[in-house]
Parts: sequence; C-alpha cells; structure tokens
Amino acid sequence: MIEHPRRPTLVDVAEHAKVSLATVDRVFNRRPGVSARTVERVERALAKLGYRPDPAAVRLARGIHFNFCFVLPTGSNSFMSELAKQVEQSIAWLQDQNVTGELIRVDVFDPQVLAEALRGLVGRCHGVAVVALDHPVVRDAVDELVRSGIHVVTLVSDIPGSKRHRFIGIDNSAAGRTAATLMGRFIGPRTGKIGLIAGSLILRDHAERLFGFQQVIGSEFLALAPLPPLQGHDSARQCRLLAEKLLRDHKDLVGIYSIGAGNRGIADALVELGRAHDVVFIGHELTEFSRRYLIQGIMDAVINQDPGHEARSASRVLLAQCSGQQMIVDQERIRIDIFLRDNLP
Amino acid sequence: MIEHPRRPTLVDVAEHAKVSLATVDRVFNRRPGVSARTVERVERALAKLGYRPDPAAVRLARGIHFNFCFVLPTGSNSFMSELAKQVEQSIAWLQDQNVTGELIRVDVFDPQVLAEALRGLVGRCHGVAVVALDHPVVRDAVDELVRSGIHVVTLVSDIPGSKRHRFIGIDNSAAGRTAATLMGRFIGPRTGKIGLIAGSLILRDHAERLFGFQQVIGSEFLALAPLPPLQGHDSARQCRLLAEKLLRDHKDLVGIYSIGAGNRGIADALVELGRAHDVVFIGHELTEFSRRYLIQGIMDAVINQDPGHEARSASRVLLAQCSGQQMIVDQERIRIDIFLRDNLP
DNA sequence: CTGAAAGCGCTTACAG
DNA sequence: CTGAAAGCGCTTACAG
Repeated sequence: MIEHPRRPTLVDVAEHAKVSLATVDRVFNRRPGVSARTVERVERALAKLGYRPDPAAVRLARGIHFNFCFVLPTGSNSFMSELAKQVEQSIAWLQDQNVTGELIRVDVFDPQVLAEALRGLVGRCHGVAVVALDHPVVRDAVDELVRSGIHVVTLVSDIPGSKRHRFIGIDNSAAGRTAATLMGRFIGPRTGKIGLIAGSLILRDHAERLFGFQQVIGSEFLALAPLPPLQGHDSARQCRLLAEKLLRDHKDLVGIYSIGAGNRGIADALVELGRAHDVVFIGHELTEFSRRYLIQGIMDAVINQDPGHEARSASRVLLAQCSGQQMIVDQERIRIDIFLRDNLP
Repeated sequence: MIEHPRRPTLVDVAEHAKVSLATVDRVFNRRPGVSARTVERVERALAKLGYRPDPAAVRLARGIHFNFCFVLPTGSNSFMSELAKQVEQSIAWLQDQNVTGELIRVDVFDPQVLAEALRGLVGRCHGVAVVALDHPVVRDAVDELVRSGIHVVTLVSDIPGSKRHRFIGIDNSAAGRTAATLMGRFIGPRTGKIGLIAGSLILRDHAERLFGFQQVIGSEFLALAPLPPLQGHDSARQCRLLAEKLLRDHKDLVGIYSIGAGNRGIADALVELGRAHDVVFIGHELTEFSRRYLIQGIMDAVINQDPGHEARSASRVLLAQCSGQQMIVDQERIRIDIFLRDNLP
C-alpha cells in the first residue's frame, strides 16, 4: 500500500515554529497570554503546514460530554411513534459521541404543560430538541431555555418568533402547495369540490399546509372548489365520520386532502362508500397504513417528511452547536418527499 | 448542571474483573492467549458494566488511516459536476476522520479505459467508489479490486453481477415507473404519443428507467403510445434536434420523457415550437436548468437522486466497511425524489 | 509569556 | 497466559 503523507500534528507545528506544544495550542485556540511575535510565528507555521486538528483527539482530551433532551408529544399516531423510534436510535448513536440523550414525552397540545416541562430542563441538559407548539407561553419557555445557555432546536413543528437556534422540519406551506398541485393535476379537467380534513387548525403546521393548499387551488385550479376545512383531531374515528359526511353531502366531491393524521378513517370511508378510485386522496406522512393505501390505489400521493432524517439531523445539529463545529448545511435540509406507489422506499 | 453517570471505560472493567487493562482489551477484541477462566470473568464484567468502547479513542490509539478513491466520469453534464463537487466536500469531511480521499475522472463510457483505471488502484487505496459501467471488462476489474482486499461501492450506476459490496444509488426501474405514473396522470384523459429521449441505452440506468416507464404506460395508460426511444448522448444539442423532430413528426405528441441528461435541448425545442405548456415534460436530475424549467412550467416534474446524499453515503459506507463498524441502514437508502415547482429545495 | 508533564480511553509491543 | 509502560493527538493545570 502506497504511503500517503501524514497530516501535520500540533507537534509538527511546534517544531516548525520552535515553540512548545502548549504555545501552539494557545495560538490555535486563541487563548490569551502569548506575545504578538510568537503568535505571528506560530500562525505562519500553522498556515504553512495547513494544520487541521483531529476532532477525535480534541474531544478525547477535553473530556467533552453533553446531555440532550428530546421532547415529543404523548399520544401515538404512527408518525410520532416512528419519530420516537428514530430518536431512540439517534440516542444510541449519540452515546458513541459521548453524549447522553433522553426522550421525554409531554402532552404537547397543552401549552402550559409543555412550557412547564421545558422550564424543568434548565440546568439539566446542554441541548433540547422539541416538537413545539406555537403559543406565547411555550415561546417564553423556549426563550428562557436559550437564555440559560441551552441550545434549542424545534423539531417538526416550529415557533418562528422564538429564539430557537434552528428549525428541523419542512416548510409546511410549501408542502400544502405541493399537495395542491398534485391534486389539481391528478383531477385533471374534471370540476368539483375538495374536502379538507385537518387535525387541528391551532397547530401551526396544519394551518400552514392549509394555507399553501388553498393558495394554489385558488389561483391555478379554478374549476375546483375547496370546502371549509374540518377538524378531525388526528383521530381515525373522527376523520372517518367527517369523510363519510363529506361524501354524502357532496356528490361532486372529486378530492380529499388530509392535512393531519387520521388517514385510516378517510380511507375506510372511501372504500365503504365505493369512492376509493374516483376521489383523489392525498395526505401526509408515510406510515404502514398510507403505504398500503398507495399500493391499493386508495391514496394517490403521500407528502412526507422523513422522521429518521429529522431525528438524526436534530442530533447532529445540537452536537455541532454544543461543540462549536459547523454543520453540513445541505445534509440538514429536510426534504418535502412525494411518494407515489412507484417510488416507495 | 446535573451530573450524568460516566460511561464505563476499559479501566473500570479491568478493576471490576481484577485483571489488567491489556487483558480486558484482549478479551473484548477477541484476541488469543487468554485463559478460559479469565475470559469468562472479564466477559461478565464487560456485560455487567455494559461496556461500549469509545470509537474516537479506538481510532486514535490504532492510528487508523485509510485512503479512498472516487472514480467519476469525465465530461461535465450538470449532474456529474454537482456529484464531483459533493464528492470534494465529502473528502474534506473524511480528512477529519483521518482518511485521505482522491477524486479521479475517467472516460467511463469506454469499458477498457475504466477497467484499466480501476486495476491501477490495486494497492493504492483501501476503498473505492465508482460510477460504474455494466460491462464484463469493468465487472472483472471491480471483482479484482475486491479480491485484492479493497472495499468497493458502485455509485449512481451499478454492476449487479459484480462483487461490489454495495450499490449507492436509486432503483432506476422504479424511477422510470414513477416518471410514467406522473406522466400518465398529468396527461389525464387525453390520448396521444409520448417521446422518449435517452442518453444511451448501453447505460444500465437509462435502460432500466426506460423499462420501468414502458411497463407502467403499457399496463395502466393504454391511451398513451410511447414512441421508440431515441438516443441523444446526453448532449443538449442532439437532444434539441431529436425533440424538434418528434414535435414535427407527431402532431399528437402529448408528453416527452427525458431519460438522461440534455434536458436543456428539449426545453429549447418545446419553447421554440410553442409546445412548452401542452406537452408534459418529465426528466431526471435537479440542476440549475431543470429547476428553472420547473418554475417556468416547461418541465412538469423532475425525478431526482441527491448527489450530496450519494457522495456522503459512499464515504460513510466505505468508512464503516473499512473500520468494521456497522452503518445506519435507513440513512444510506437513496430516495427517488420527485420535485414539482412547489417542493423545490 | 512559555514550557514540561500528566491525562483523556484505548492499543501495542515488550517483558516476564 | 498476564501485566507494566509507552504512545495516538490534543488539552490542561502547574511551574517558572
């Protein structure tokens, strides 16, 4: 095997600059107490040799250890369960980087409870990833965490006005627009009504999807008339009742956009009333159910955010933040996935 | 900050088992020369304390260093340029993991040249990622690399019959099926012909996309008639001429599927002949051009594989292979992305 | 302002 | 078969 040139170490730089290891370390890490002359000499050597520190050695020597908390909603729609599972896997990976991780589940629909839980984290960890609720009380709690020196990222659902360092999730109005374009083009030249079933319009992500959807339908598919949005509270049972009513009340219903969870109820209603194949049904999040509906042709498209990617991204971003490294921006951008029957993973 | 329990080190295990560090190391790493009694005692301690090695310390102590080669085609369609750029970035990341990386560009369309280049790598590196050409001569070269102990992954374009350890890329027949479903549904109830322009059907990925596309059109969109596939050699100029001829010869052309590169030529032809908005145009790879065509409504959908993801994945997979670690399977699955105007990154 | 030395968690010759 | 010691590349008190 051909020998490749060894990368320069601090020792190499020290020899080159004719100073001690400690001094090179001081200069490289911008610690005080070095004469201007020495600083200059060392910096020249650093540049000349193209020194780059070995991150593993740095971590080891510094004895760095962090603790991260992942705050997820209680309750168990398929998406959140999958996210929790992926967070657990990320925590295992983090252990190898010498960071402990903890998964906490909180009733995220109750702002007070969520805020209280967040406040309880002060002094208990270095980084927090939270599936947030955009409410003043929660925003305050997030800001308090940040002020106390904790690195905070919002996960899946953002609080744009807060001091959180980063949002890890998708642009939900773009996701809504994407759903609308697919809906409009799949329906084609037909005319008719579109049913809209959200979980709760108090949730920022649902509201944004709705907004994006209506924007595109309203400007580009004028033959389609969206009905007023219904709220099924991410419950399959409630969604089923709503979908049944939609189908019965509107004989000219040509599409259903499911903005939140509860796709199962909608699929059941479509099948039961024999409308599975003439109503275009688009929803969010790839789960074992939506996957099956795509294959069966009950759903026509699924807009997805990858929970594995989101969990890993949260971990990487917090780690980069806490250890002052920079992240690979491209890698941390969460895609708005479109899945058809044909490109399922 | 609350103290979190320190993870156990080898020293902890040694104390617990009342043996030396070296012995614990021998047992943990299954090195020979330890009595059965001692092995058992140490293993109990290992298990009791739940010992997991610190990968950074291991790497440092072992003085591990690898060299990887990335073999990409010469020539410069936008996708390959972007892939090259992303590979360069991966190489920078690899440096921090103490691996040197080298980007080599070879005329990948010439099997002999590519095979020769690959053979030249024996003894010069520990891992190879290659944009492959499915040809017996190349397969042989890949197999020879593998036999010589080098870890090989194919990138973007696979050689299924070879001994390569892994393929990092998309399922191209699924990508073709995805294009077909979008084409069929976007065209809707209209009837007509579909133009097919590939780069070269000698390329496995192009052939597979074509196959998948025809499969779906032939079974589900019987009102659409795909024309015989044309070969534009990934050249914008040639593709433009082919597209112009298609549009002139077939007044009932309702769609164009661009299987390879050269979208620019097709877009120009569509615009020039005033057919940009009634012909459904679907192609591959998100570039500065295809992105613009989506926004302008000239292209209707772009099927994409993320070159950044592919470059990083190749690096991670090779590193895991070479250092005997296991990879995160989910993370290394390359998605078949669908981009519309609305979900562009 | 500068340097010698110990230490982070693991591995590797070398002795015994 | 087992252990003491040096070393990987860096950081951190501690002396001077």
